[in-house]
Amino acid sequence: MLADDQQQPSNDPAGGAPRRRATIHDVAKLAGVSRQTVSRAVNDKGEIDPGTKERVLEAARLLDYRPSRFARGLVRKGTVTAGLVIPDLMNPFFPEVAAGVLEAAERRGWQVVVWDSRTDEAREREALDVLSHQADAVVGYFKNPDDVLARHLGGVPLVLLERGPQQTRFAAVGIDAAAGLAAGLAHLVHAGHRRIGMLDGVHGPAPRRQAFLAEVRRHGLPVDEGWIAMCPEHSVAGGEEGMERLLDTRPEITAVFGFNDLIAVGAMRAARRRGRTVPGDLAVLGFDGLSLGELVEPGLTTLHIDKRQLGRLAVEQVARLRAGEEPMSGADAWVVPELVVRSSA
Amino acid sequence: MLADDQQQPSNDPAGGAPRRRATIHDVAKLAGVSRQTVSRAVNDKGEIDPGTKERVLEAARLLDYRPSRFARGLVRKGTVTAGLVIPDLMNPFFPEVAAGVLEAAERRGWQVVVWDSRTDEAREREALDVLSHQADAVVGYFKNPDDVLARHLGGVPLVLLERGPQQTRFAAVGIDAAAGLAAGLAHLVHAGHRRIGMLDGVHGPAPRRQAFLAEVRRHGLPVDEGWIAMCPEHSVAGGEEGMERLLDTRPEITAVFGFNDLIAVGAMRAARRRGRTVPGDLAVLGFDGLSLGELVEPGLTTLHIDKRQLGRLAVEQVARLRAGEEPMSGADAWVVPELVVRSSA
DNA sequence: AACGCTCACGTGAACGTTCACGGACCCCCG
DNA sequence: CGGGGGTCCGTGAACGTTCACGTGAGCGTT
Repeated sequence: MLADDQQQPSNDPAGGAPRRRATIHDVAKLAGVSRQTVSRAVNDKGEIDPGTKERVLEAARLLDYRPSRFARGLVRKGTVTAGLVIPDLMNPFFPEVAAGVLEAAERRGWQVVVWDSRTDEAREREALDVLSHQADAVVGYFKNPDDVLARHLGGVPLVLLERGPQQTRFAAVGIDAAAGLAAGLAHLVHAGHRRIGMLDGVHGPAPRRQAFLAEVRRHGLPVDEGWIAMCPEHSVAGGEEGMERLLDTRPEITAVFGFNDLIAVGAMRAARRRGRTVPGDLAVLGFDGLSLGELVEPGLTTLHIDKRQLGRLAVEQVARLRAGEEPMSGADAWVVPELVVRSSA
Repeated sequence: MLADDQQQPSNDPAGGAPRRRATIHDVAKLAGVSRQTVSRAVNDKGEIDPGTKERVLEAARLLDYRPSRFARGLVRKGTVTAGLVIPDLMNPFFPEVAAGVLEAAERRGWQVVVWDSRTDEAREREALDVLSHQADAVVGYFKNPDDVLARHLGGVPLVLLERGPQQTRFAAVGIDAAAGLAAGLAHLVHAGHRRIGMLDGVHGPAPRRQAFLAEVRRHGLPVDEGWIAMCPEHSVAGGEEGMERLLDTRPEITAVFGFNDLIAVGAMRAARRRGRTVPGDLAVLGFDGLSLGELVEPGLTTLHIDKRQLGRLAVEQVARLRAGEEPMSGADAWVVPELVVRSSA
């Protein structure tokens, strides 16, 4: 029984054939039964004599037989595979989103194949080229514009993460940056800050920057391009580097909003290295709510978002698309950040 | 061209049939050509008139046709899918291993379906039940014993992460805990510590505990079960909680080794909360080398391991298994930790 | 005019399963 | 002895592609 033939790489006892995978036919022949009986044995359905079943199973083991998932999938419908494209696994934000996707997918009996695009547009396209053939739907983060995505998608449904619905013709789930920054800026302003900079992470009029600018103006604070430094890196190092520049161009700032928590942490470190205390000389506000934020000194005040929920929502969007329903839009597809006040601001 | 029919959920213009997916036949019929011509068009091979190609593509678009990956996989060999089972996506350690797996898999043209077992043995088995049908090989972390794994594996090759080769009959890649702890303990002893505790993460004689005990004894230091506290949680909170207990039972310790960096960080926090300074009153040594360790205050001295490399190695093991070669063993399949000295010890 | 070549396209077969049948056999009961 | 019912097993067909051919039209060459 339960032979310890595991991991023995070689079947092929005669040392002959060039190693073709055994099929159900081979097993049937060896066991002296029909395909159907083999099928009954390996899928243990009823209608089979325990004796023959054992014989068949033994034969299968001997030949190292494993049913072809393709042949099986062809006749049995219902195996759903979703593709997930993640830009940066080193940023703790994304694994948590992925966890939400995985959780929701598993609950539906779907499987998820994951691609790491490393925020590279070419790699995004490669991922899509593969997934468009192998997946029934794709969800992920993409920098490529809609039409490029569509071209590499070949008709598979796509759910965009992080983009507001109005900015894309695809289904999407996103973050209500406006609501988040309203709360965040209110907090800073209430604490007396009037010269607030930003460490942005993406070029152009992206939601977080837009929301930041809107809130800054709403409070009547001074602002122009000089108050915003770019951090292409989206990491602690990137944040440090951006903060250095920001302190050079606008040394008068008393508070800074980071595109994400990693950048915000970097900002704190750079500021302290330049002799500024946090939050005394400089208040720092993050965005994401990584658990890292409460480990760091001082604790990072941040706009916490429910990343797992984001992932779950994305899967639900996929489900709607597949069912032919209208995808959620507006508030239903948005997760709103919650201000978590710690020591940094 | 490039119609903006994307994301339009409905084909089925007559409002009739109960939504069967269009096949290559349907497209052929609509375009008035044969299957083969459709195939030529969608895979853009040669031997087709540009005019008919356009007609076929248009028909395909109309019917929302996408080739069945099963039918295709059945006839075209060569699509390899690996399963990856991860215990805890919230621990930054594992995403980094996953990144290595993804990287190596992509380089080989494989795809990876990921499962989150949440360190639950039942969920591990569920993952295997699915992956044994859908994947050509599995790599991952498992708590289940070998025979259980084999039973749920149904013959698919398995590569174990984190287990030393001698402890399993499967192929494996792992960490040379002995070498790591030799360096780590030497560092602590050199700094004058003689009463060293451990915050362990797994029950029983696991490699890290064994290596710890061996080194402690080699240096002639006192030790017994009381010097080791369990942290079932493998998180910062788990480390805090374990440290509390350890300080209760062995208040005389001057240094502590944490099963991983998360636990070690928890230990630092708990110790400081109890009024001990780090590293003054208590030195803390971690294991993993998370980037989080340099963000925390004081910086965590730790045994850094190349997690990406670990993932890459695992994929290479899979490749060997599939090729019928002997898997690597011993040093080739081990990654050895490197002591990174920061402030905590 | 016969030949050959290229181009565009179609035809059976194969890939490896499962599903819906149908048939053989045995046992028991009237 | 005839049937009724159960258990076990086998036989086409179907799933949706691609591959290896085959075919006919068109065109140029000798």
